[in-house]
Amino acid sequence: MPRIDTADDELLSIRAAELYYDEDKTQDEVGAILGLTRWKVGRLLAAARENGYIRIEIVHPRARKLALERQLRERHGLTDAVVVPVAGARSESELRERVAQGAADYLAALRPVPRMLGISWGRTLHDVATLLGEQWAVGVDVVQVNGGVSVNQRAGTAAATAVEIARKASGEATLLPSPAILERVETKTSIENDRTVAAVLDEAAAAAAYLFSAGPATHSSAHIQSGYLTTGEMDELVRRGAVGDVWGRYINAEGMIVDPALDQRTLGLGLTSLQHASTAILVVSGESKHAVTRAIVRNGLCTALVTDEATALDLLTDTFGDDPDDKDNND
Amino acid sequence: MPRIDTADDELLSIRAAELYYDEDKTQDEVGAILGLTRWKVGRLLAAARENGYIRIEIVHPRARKLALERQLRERHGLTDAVVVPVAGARSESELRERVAQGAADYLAALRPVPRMLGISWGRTLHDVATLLGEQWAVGVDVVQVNGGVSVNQRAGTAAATAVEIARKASGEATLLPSPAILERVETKTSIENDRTVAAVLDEAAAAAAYLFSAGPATHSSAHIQSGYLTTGEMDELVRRGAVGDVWGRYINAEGMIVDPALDQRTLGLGLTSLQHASTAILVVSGESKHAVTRAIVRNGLCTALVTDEATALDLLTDTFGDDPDDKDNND
DNA sequence: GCCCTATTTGCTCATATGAGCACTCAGGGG
DNA sequence: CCCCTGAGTGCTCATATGAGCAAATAGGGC
Repeated sequence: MPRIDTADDELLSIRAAELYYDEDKTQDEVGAILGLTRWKVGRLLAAARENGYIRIEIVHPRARKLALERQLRERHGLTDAVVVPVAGARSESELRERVAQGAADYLAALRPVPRMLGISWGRTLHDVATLLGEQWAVGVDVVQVNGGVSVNQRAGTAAATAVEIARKASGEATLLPSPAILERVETKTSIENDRTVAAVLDEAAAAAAYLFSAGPATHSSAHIQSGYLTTGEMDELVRRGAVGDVWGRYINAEGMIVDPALDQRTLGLGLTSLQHASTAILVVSGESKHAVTRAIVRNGLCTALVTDEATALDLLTDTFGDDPDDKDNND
Repeated sequence: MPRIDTADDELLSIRAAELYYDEDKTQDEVGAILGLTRWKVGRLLAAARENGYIRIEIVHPRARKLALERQLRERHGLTDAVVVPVAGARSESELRERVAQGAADYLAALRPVPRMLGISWGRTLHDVATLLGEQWAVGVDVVQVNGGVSVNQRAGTAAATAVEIARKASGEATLLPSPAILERVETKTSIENDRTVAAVLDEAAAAAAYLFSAGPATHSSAHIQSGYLTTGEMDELVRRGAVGDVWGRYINAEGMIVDPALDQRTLGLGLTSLQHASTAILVVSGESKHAVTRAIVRNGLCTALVTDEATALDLLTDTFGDDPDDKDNND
């Protein structure tokens, strides 16, 4: 192969990088090949890295994007963030599993270990329950914070999620025996005031930590599939600015309840519990949930976030949501 | 951020890699964070690399794929190969320019410098001419090896290519004043025997090196655009096994002339000149030319290849084209 | 033409890293 | 029950690398 002897340092730095990184040569050897001293080679390589020509990627489903995590913590005031890569994920569900795995790892490593964990339900949380290791903790009790699915074939999933998380931590699961959304406010109020239900809600309100996901305001919402909402009602919610739901409560981009009447018929803890929680872990993945994630994170409805790279980037790229005089975002 | 303390070494190696490669920590620091000795960290990183979890990529339009180049040389007996990355190329023409740049760099670095360079014509070679630096060599004469385009608005491109390459090397350009394909054999023979034309062909046959591209056997061929062939004739060539043309001569996958009668009407050097050349540099890019490239490379019609990553991979992935008892192809 | 300055180059030295080796320890067979 | 084996661990030492500094060099103003 003919030697390349260009005066151009940039090109030379690429040639050096090829030999150093791709061919595993030492800087000395690279120097011998290109006719340079080994110090010059070192400087060329430094320049190549400086210019961003060298990309090092960790390809593993359980890899994390620490730089994005740091930016999320700094720019959105989060206590913790876990960001998993999208590269190589072939489907939405594969991505969801990666995120769920990240959440399971995070939960198992969470200190102090919460005595009581409040959880919602959904496919994401169900995955988290499945992926949690046996004995991920010892003596963690679990309580549901909102009404469960009970109308269609997915009935039981909500309960199973809570039970499995508790079982794997040798703790007790407390279920909330109620629909998610009632047809009439009166029904909701009377259930809420029922002694057993009220006791569960009291327990939930006292939880040391919350683990929850969010739903999109689209026709694929679990609330529509479960029959709690019609597609028409969903369209109306969207028209009024809804971006998604948290604990069954539909919010707009400002994190405010979109439809107070509907919210009155929704059973479970209110969002103020989330706002005041010392540990509120949001687990969310997929493009359809970018908007609702933004609403949650930007309005302080979570203290920790477990998500995918694309969602993290979405949170970081929009400018108008941050303080204009915020810190610079280059790491 | 909570510490992760898994027994699983694989996961641990990913955590270590994140801190070492993404966060620029030393192995010592990584060890302190993960609660490991620095030797353990070194071993975990080695394992991560071993397992292919660390991908290092050089992102630059002029970067080269040395590993692929080596495999091409070894498996196809080439003297030289230049492979440029496709990553980041947004169009066929951008890719063609990258390859042309690679060819220009290669040509400028070629030793010994050929006294006489035989060239064909086409968009790719025109790009090479444009991208060659002024004074890329001194005293290199250029000669056309096959009849030029002269029918449509691209008239003059072929001549311009030769002239520019020669000018930038302070050499003379010798043009072949003739159409590429004649209607009747008799016309072709008489032109060929014309004193001036014969002299050019003699010069071309004596060239120290050839620089050429190839065309696909499709309706987008330059021969159709220039009016030398009709789409019907092309379809017939394809039916008879044509994969593309070299110097205006259509060949099949075995590198044989598809239509001897047509070939008789094609003016310029024959492919035997290419076969016996000590330096024959093929410059080719794009998916439409994979088949013809394969035919050329597998049948010894070039000694050096300048191409893109995708074409190189195409040449390397088909199994039945190589000696079954060839060397192993892991690098 | 000369000198002054800014940049580049070659070096010394401290540090980071990988190879190789001795040691430990768990588990299984005699 | 004890020894034996083999994986895994911690270490020593040689090598590779980056920081910092002095010498050289280029370029520009006077």
